[in-house]
Amino acid sequence: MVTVKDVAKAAGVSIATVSRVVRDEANVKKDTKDLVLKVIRELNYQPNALARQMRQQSTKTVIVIVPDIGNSFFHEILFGIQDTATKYGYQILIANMNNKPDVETYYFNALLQKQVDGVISLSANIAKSLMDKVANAYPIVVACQYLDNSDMPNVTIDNISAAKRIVEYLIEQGHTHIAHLTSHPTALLYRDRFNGYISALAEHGLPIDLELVCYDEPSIEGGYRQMNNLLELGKPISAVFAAGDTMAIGALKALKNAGLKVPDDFSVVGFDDIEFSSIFEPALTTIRQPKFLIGQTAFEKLFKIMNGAPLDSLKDILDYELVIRESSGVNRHK
Amino acid sequence: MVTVKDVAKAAGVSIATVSRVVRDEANVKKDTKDLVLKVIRELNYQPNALARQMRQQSTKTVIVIVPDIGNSFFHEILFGIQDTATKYGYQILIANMNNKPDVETYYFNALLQKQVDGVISLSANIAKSLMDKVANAYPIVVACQYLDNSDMPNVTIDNISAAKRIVEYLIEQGHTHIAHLTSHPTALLYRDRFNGYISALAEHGLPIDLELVCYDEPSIEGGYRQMNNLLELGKPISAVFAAGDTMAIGALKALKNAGLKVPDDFSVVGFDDIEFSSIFEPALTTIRQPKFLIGQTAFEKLFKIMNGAPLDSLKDILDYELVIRESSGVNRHK
DNA sequence: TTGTATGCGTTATCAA
DNA sequence: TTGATAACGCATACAA
Repeated sequence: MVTVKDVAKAAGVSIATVSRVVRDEANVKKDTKDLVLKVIRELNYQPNALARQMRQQSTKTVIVIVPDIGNSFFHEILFGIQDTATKYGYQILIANMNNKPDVETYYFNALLQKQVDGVISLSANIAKSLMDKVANAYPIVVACQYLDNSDMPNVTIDNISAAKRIVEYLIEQGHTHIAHLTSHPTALLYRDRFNGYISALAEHGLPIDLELVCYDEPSIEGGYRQMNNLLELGKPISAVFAAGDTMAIGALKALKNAGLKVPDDFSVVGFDDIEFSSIFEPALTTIRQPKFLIGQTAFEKLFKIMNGAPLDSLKDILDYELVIRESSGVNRHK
Repeated sequence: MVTVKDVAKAAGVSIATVSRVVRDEANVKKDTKDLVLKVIRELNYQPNALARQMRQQSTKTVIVIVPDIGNSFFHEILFGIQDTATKYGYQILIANMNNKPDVETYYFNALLQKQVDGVISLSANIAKSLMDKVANAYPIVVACQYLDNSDMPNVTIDNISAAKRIVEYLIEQGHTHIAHLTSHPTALLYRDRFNGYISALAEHGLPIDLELVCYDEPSIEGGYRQMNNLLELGKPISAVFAAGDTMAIGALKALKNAGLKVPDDFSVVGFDDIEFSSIFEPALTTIRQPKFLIGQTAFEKLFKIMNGAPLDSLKDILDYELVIRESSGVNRHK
């Protein structure tokens, strides 16, 4: 391995001078600089990033904890983060937890061990105690997810309001018996969407039937299973609001399987606007989260924290959008 | 930041002893060990991974260059890599190139700068000169993709044979006029699949019409566009072989749009077996690459190279599988 | 079983 | 404008 020492010797200068040239510092004579650059090229010298990082106590690297990289919802967020990080000369390290909390803990240690300068977590499943320990001492931003009573920097949309909005849209279409497919109520995220659902019904004087609220894994299979359960209830439902697009697609499959036509017989709406949702047939009506922007905002926020700059606000609430496609329509069975 | 020094002072031992305890080395008295561990807990000491890596000249980290993290084809491969890497105590750093070659170059530098111990590239778009430079001096494995005349360690399936197999399946179903949707012929991958297509036709004495071979981006849009072009040709085609599942799904959409029924009027087959292919309706007939196994094998191979162990073979050719679903069937229009 | 001392490759301080 | 040298935090050869 060729080091500053080798370059210095070959160029007949000190290692300090080599270092200055490498870092493109001022105060170095043109001739010297040219000579050193020539030698660097000749020897094919590459600065050892590890040594530099160790000396500077900074890696210019940020770890992004992704709950499940197989979920396309996270891709665009990742793009947004990466886009902004690159702009500031940072690398991102993608840590895929594969939905296992212990893995998350493992990656948090990378931070404690100074391998990264900051963390963006797209998950909030981690033990609260560890989270607090980390948050107090290290730069961290939580995006998409969030915890109860937490004062951690955060970037999300207003899930309550968005859920309420899309359920109100169904109500506007004449639906009065609307079911809700959702997931682990331990996640505040799902409780918020549930609350939005409830308050939309309540404000429009519609009856609330908790038997129409079904819980399962946030997956196609989960949505499929619960939609079938719903159908077996034999109640006069005409629409369903799924708290995630994957569950909504599962519901769509169950309905097709049962011989029901969407949106003629039944309306289905989701949440998130993942890539599949516009490709699947029928294309899904859903709430679009500004994923790229969430990523950008999260990095910008983290960057400020890492550099000790003041934050305009601890929590950023971004705008969502109701995207109406083919899976929903007016209730024709009133 | 608390370091070995702090721990040593607090425990009244030398830093060497602390280091021994941290690394769980033998030759340290039980009492001393317990004491040191107690102090470590009390001070909440975390070894600085950067310093350790620098000292050992090894990061226990492998970079995986992914052409496009938004393409679900790569997820399972990533899982396979991660699974095996974790088993050996390695971290993986996912570098998303976003289909930009310059980004790939950028990440290769991480290797040259000793930030990672090895590279798994799922892409082969990089400049051949850089690739060679890297391959000669550093541990690297290329998976899924490959270059002409290259003697780099490699893990793939036999694309020629797989393409031939799925086209032969179409021929068995009575199809005689089979089109081919493919992408950039600069990629050896696509040329191989094209060759498989040609040789299946040739061996069964079927006419070869190069007008039925269409090139476009390997995306849903690309498949959609080219399927429409094909339809406009007005030729008696009854089946199409797309060199990738995304293009196949685009073709499916174009056919539906044209009022054609799949598989009654038309058969469509793809390649790769991405997640969406089994969810889309009609579910896609395709070639399944053993993605998880490719990932595992690639890491195992890299691990051997990193440790100077001999390789059983330079190139591993894994088995593929023909997966028959709903998008293909017998030719009823003969 | 433990401690001392050196070096990993770089950056940065200070002096020249 | 340049050079000598001291850190950064750890692992390890060698000595005790």
